Amino acid sequence: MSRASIKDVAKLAGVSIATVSRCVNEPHRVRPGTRERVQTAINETGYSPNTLAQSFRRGKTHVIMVVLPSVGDPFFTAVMRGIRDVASDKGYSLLISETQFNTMTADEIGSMVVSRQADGIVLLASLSPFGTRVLSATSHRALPMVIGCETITDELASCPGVHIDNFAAAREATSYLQGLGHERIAFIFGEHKTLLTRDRENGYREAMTRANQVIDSGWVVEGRLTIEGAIAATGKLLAHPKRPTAIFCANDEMAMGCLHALKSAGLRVPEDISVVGFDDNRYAKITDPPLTTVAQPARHIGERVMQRLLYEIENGRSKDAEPEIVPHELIIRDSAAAPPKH
Amino acid sequence: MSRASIKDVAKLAGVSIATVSRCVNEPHRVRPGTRERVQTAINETGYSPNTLAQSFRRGKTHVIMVVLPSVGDPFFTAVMRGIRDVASDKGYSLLISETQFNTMTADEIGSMVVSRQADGIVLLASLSPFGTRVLSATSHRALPMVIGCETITDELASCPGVHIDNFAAAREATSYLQGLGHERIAFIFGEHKTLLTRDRENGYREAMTRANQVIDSGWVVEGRLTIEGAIAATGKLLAHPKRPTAIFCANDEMAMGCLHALKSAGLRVPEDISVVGFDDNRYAKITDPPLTTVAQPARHIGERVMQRLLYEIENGRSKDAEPEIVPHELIIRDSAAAPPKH
DNA sequence: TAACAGTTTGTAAACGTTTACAATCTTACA
DNA sequence: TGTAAGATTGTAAACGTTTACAAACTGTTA
Repeated sequence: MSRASIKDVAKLAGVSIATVSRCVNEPHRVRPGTRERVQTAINETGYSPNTLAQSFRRGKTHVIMVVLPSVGDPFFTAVMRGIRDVASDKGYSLLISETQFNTMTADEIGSMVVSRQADGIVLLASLSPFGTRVLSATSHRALPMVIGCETITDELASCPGVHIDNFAAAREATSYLQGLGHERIAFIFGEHKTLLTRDRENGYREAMTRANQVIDSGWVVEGRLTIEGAIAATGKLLAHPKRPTAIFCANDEMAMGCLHALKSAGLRVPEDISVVGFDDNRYAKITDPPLTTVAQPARHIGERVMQRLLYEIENGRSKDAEPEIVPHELIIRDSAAAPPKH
Repeated sequence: MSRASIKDVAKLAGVSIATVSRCVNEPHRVRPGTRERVQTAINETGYSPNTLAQSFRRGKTHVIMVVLPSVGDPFFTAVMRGIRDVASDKGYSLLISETQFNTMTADEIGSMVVSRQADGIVLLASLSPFGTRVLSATSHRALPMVIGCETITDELASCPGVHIDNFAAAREATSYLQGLGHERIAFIFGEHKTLLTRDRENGYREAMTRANQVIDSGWVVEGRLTIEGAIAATGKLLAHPKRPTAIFCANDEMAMGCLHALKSAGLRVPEDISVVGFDDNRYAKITDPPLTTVAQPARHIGERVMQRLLYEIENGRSKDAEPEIVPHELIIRDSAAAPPKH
């Protein structure tokens, strides 16, 4: 026996399907008497509207697609919490899709967007891998899209975004290490293709040149944003002839790997070597030692991104897409101290 | 200008819409000549089928709903990777929904299921909070559902599942500690309402009684599966007059909090006190000291769960729903050792 | 060439809603 | 009581597909 449809309710209540529809969607437009009759019919049949039919008819799915590098990264899950909170508050569900390690290709993402699986898309990843294609495929439809955490590539000048000032934040973190007395500061970056990583690296470089420090090319290594990548990177750093006295990691996940590699090598943090992370994810306060790191308001970013997306969805694409810069903060814990005097 | 529909293609190619539909869905049933003509029309118009209309017509969304306690837990994200891999391989997307901390209530989940937002549901959470309602609302439709990690409540006897033998695993971990010489072993559990937690607790209790150890009631405390919960729980344990010499945590997330609390209290692990976790999440090998823990094949569980769900979706609900037990393994690292001799 | 089988195509209904428009019913007021 | 205005309801079309069925072809065989 199949589900009750609007017809069944209409028949049972002795009204037309239009009236049933109105009872559900705009009850004030139907007389209290009939409204009651319909309501009992609804209860009796156990009717609930077929969402598929509704989506189809209204051309709206109430689904938001979230594209992010990795669901595993605690920072991104925090952002997602923010997104989810405002989304589910407004009746939207989240369709998530990982770019990294993902079998889903650019084409698939693009086609999903084009074929209207979702009402909008929030990008927490850099666009480079598939930006152009999606855009070209969908540009004439102007699907609502907002970018979070990452900065905007030029192809996409009109896409609103919300993120911290990665450049300034990285510069400050580096300056902090310099203030502690460090001169040999290394930087473990994520992946060069993302702008975010480049902004942070540029902030680091800026601080170094401002302090008249020359950066040994062996001090800047790739950590692929993963624990394993960071462990390997730290290995390289320790093997370097001019071994750095401090390591600045482009995210906390890598800082955790770095910490581990350092201790495995028999070094004490921060007595022998200092480490600074980025994100202030929820493990940062319980690493050993607790991690000095740049805090991003992850949840807040998620909320704002989603709010802006909903605004776009409801009011059409905004032309004035100035990014929203949210504040960051250097959280000083115990993983960075003055360099050892030799 | 709106998207091209099947009609536009048909007109351009000079065929009926039925032929276009066939070209897309079963090309072998249309003559090569016309097939070509239609194809060029498709290319020219940039046509791609409207997924909403398809879903509506076919009564199938190609969306799977995943219900889990917390997207933030690395163990669950690993399971989700497995789920995602086979899902996206078969053309399914994932709609995720967190139970814990979630604004989405049982009713909402139930109605979402009932209203056919998804073709099936994979449960990684215990059912108790909302099981009955969903079931009563949807039982007559028998929506495909598979449960992972958790065990099955009796209301749901026919729901297939895949999980490890939590009872045996917890018993073994406890025995391992006993073998090391521990007698005062504490247990930090998650939440009593989940069966999973109770299975693990029962395994622990079984091992203790087998070894003729009596469990002090103050040794079994709740950690809510979170870092903070575990820190608080560890505090209680340390304040206990008969302080335990080993702590067995029901998941690694809590073990990490426990480790932190122990070190904050000035204790050395494992010299002063031993810790054993559960899950072998990706941080377990880089905690300090690396965590001895029970490994679950997270990704594999995810894959199997999804495969079984797809089977149910395609072939209808199976009556013989015997759960699939996957192997666990005690991973011995450095967080547990012999108790200190006093 | 006629008849037949098989292949290819078209016609039209159906899926469950929403909604413009028309029709009917109320109510208030002259 | 009659009429107009407003409130309430019904009718029917539309959304973009898929698909059962019928119609029109094609080629083969007698």
